[in-house]
Amino acid sequence: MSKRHATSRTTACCDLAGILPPRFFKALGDPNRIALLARLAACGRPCGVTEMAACCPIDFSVTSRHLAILRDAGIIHSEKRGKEVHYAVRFQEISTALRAMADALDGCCPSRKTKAKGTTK
Amino acid sequence: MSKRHATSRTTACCDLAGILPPRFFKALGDPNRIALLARLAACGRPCGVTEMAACCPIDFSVTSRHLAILRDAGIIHSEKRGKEVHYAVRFQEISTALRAMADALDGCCPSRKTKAKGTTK
DNA sequence: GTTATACTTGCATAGTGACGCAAATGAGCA
DNA sequence: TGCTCATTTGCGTCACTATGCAAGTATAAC
Repeated sequence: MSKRHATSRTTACCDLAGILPPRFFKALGDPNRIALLARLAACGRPCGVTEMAACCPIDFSVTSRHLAILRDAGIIHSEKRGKEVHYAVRFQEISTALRAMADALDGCCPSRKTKAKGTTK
Repeated sequence: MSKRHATSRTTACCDLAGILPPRFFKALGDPNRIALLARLAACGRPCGVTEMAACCPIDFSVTSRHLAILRDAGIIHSEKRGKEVHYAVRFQEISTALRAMADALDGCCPSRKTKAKGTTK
């Protein structure tokens, strides 16, 4: 964050598309995946696919696929332990990403630009 | 901050599904919609559908539909002015929502729970 | 009233995603 | 080696979504 004048702020605004990755949002756009994520978060520890599948009314294989989609989107993280695969929520990464998006939007907001000079935080 | 002990924090975690609305994410899950949102944000002022459509390689009617989807998801806001419909980004609402999601996730994070007692904010 | 402009909606089509079942893969165990 | 458990992958089906075209609606100008 070195050069930060009017022009750079406009540029940052145009770059909004780069900060908002469709794949991330697409991964979170399914109710079952949100349910899985919530369950995984509530669990408080890495969980296997079998354990996760128990909470959803969908086929076991579908649960596995949903978890893979969430993993590919960088939302959860998988680790192989013996014959099990343990999934865990990437709390830090997601919240950082969400805050970065919020900051980017604040940086674009016309009223913010006029009122305050710097971005929030 | 009235009753906020271990149990309530666990409850907040289970409620994650309520804080992460699929429709919001679904709306942001399309590249063209992200492009439209970025364009609208870069514009810095309310824009009509015709003006927005110029930036996307899709049919005019599709642009209109995409904007409607973004509006129904609470991401943008529409206002009729004469025969034009002006769309504008709801900067404040989105960034607030994103930060709320980030906070909720932080509140669920096991390491945070152990280290710090209160939730962020 | 008629015409032009701005936008929305109906409809058909192609592409994508979610789903369940069954088979395949991989790791531990007898 | 053969067996079992945990998970992934292939495949067909159904549903939803994005898209373009054409028709419809609403508002302003003539």
